[in-house]
Amino acid sequence: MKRPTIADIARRAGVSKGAVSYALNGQPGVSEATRQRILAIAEEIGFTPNSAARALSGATANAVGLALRRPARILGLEPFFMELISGVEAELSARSYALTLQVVADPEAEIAVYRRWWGERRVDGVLLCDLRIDDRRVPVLEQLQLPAVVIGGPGHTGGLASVWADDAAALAEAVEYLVALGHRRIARVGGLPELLHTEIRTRAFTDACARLGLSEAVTVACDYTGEQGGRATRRLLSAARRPTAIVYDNDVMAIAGLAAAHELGLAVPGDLSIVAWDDSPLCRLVHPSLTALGRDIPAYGAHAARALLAVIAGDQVGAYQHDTPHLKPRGSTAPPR
Amino acid sequence: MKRPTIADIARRAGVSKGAVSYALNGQPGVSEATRQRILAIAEEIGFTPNSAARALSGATANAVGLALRRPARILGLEPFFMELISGVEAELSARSYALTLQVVADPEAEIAVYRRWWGERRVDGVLLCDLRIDDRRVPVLEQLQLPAVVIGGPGHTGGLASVWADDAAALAEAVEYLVALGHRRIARVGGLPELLHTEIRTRAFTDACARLGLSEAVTVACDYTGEQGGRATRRLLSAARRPTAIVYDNDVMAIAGLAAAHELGLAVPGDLSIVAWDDSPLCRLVHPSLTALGRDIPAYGAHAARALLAVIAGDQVGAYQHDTPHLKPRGSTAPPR
DNA sequence: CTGAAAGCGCTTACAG
DNA sequence: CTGAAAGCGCTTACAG
Repeated sequence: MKRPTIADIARRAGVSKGAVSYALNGQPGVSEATRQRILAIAEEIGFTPNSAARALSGATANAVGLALRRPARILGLEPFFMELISGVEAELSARSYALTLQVVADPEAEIAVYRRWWGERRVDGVLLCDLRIDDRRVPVLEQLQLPAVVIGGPGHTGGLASVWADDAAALAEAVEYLVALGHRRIARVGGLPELLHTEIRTRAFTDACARLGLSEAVTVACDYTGEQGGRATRRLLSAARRPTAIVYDNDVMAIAGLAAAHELGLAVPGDLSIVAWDDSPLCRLVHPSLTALGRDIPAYGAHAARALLAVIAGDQVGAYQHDTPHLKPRGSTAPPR
Repeated sequence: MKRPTIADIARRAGVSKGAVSYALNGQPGVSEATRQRILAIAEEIGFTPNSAARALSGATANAVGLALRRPARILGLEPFFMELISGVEAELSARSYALTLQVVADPEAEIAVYRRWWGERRVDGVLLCDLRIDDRRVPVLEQLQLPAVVIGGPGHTGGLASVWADDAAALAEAVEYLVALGHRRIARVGGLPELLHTEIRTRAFTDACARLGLSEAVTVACDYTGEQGGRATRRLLSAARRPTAIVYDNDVMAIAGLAAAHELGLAVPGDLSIVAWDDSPLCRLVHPSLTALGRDIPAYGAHAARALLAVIAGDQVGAYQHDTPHLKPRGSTAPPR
C-alpha cells in the first residue's frame, strides 16, 4: 500500500507539485478554486505529508524533545512527570507536534542527547526540567542554539526562556497556616538539594520561620523517594523536642512520613500535622487525606509547551510566571495538642 | 553554526558522498583504510546524520510510537506506564531509536494517530497497550501494515506480534495463598471490564474460587482510580457477610481500599487482608505495606521494545510469554481472625 | 574497491 | 496565478 504523495495529487489535479504544496500549506500562489480542488483530492485519497521530507526541506521536525533524568523507580512513582507530560502533549498534539521522550542516566548523557537531537534535527526544541544551580545544560543549549524552555526558576536560566512558579510564596503560605494553627516546631523534608527549586524552598522556609519567630527551621535533605522520606520522618520524630508539623517537598515522601508516624504510634493530625507538596490523587488516597500545596501540573506543562512553540516560531520569549501553588487544607493538619 | 553533512566529510576525505555513507553504515564498498579515515573525520567534526534525510531515503524513521489512552489524572497516578516507558526507552535508546509519545482521548483519536504516524512515516512501528476484546485497533494496524507489538494477551492479537504475561496463573496463586491462610470469603476489585486482561483475571478468579470450593467469587468492576477502589471497598465491607480478603487489580485501588478499611475501623490484616496487583513502591509506602503480585515492568517494556525492533527488522515474531507475576507477601495479609 | 547519479517527498525561490 | 527546477542530506543501485 503505497502512501500518496503530492505528486499523486498533482497528477490528479493536473497541476504542478509546487501548486499542491502551496495549496496544502495555505500559502498564496494558487487560485481559490484550485486550492479547493487540491484539498478535496488530498482529503479523498487520504494524503498525509511525509514528515521526513518536510523536515528535510522545511527545516522543521515538528517534534519537541523531553529528556528525563531520573531512575525508572522514581520516575514511575511520582505523578508529577506523567501529569506534566500529558499537559505538554495536549498542547503539542493540538498543533500536530510530536513529543520525543528520552530517559537519561546522568547529566553527560542528557547533554549528549541534546547534541544528538540537534545534529539529527530530530526535534525543533526541548523542554528542560529539574533546573540546577549553575546548570551545565543551560550553556550547552545556548551554544547549540537549540530552542529551549526551562521549566523552573526564577533565575539561573541564562538566556533561555522559562516558565516558573513562585514556590517561595507557596511555602510561606504553608508555614503561616501551620503557625496560625498554633505550631511552633515545624520541620521540613526537602527534595534533592542540588535542584534550584529545592534551594528556593529551603530559603523561603528559613525566612518564613524566622519572620514568624520560630526558633528553629530544620530541613532534612532527601531524594523524593518514600524510603528516604520515611527515614527522615522517623529521625525527626525520635528527637527530644520533636516537631509538631512537617512540610514535605513531594507527595510520595509525605505519604511515607504518614506511615512512619503511624508506626511510631503518633496520630496524624493529633500528634503530627503533615503538609505535602503537589496535590496529586495520592494525597486523597490515604487516611487521613493530606493537606497539600496544590497546582495544576498539566496546565503548567501546557504553558511550557506553548512557550516553546513560540520560541521555535522565533518569538522573543522571556520568563513566564505560572500560577502560584496554593494550600489545600485537608485532614492531615490541625492544631497541635 | 551549520551542521556538518556527509558532503563535508567527503570533501575532507577526498572521496564521494556514497563512500562516506558506506563507511559510516558499515557497508561493504570501501577499503578498510578509507573507512577508518572517514570515521576519524566524522568523529572529529562531530558529524551526526540528519534523521530526516535518512528517513527520506532509507525509509526508516528510527522512531517508535506509543499512544496512551488515559486521562491525565489516571496516567499520572499509576506507576505502571512510567515504568513501562522507562523500560521501553532503555531498550530503544541503546539502538538509537527515539520514542514518540502521544496521549489520546478515545479509540477514534488513537486510530487517527496511527494513521497519521503511518502517513507521515514518523514512526517505524508502534506498541499497543490495554488490549481489548475485539479491539478495533488490531485490524487497523494490520491493514496499514504498520509494524506493531501488542503488550497483552494471550490471544485477540490478530496477526500482530505480542508480549504477554500469565495473569491468570498469578491471580490463581494469590487466591490459593489466601485460602491457605484460611480465608473463605474473598472478593475482588477489578479494573476496566472492557480490557482483555481484566476479563482474563476475572475468569481466573472465578475458576480458582470454584476449584478451591469457595461458594462466592464477587468481582466489582472499577476503573483503577482510588475513588472507585475506595467506594467498592466500602460497599463490600458494609455487606452482611463481608469478605475477609480482597484482591485488587492495581496498587492505587488497593491503597484506597486500605484507607477505606481504616475509616470503617477495620484492622488490616486482622479484619481484612489485602492483595495488590503491581508491586510498585507505593505498596511499601503505606502501613502496613501491601502484599502484591509483583512483576518487573521495565523488563516487560524492554521485552516489548525488543520484539518491536525485530518486527521492524522484518523478523517473524509471534507471541512471547513474559515472566509470570509472582506473589510478594507483606504486612497486609494474615489469617482471618 | 570507488565514483557519479538518481531518487526519497517535500518546500521555495525563480521565471513566465 | 502557475509551472519547471533546484535543493534539503542522505541511501543505493549502477557503472567503471
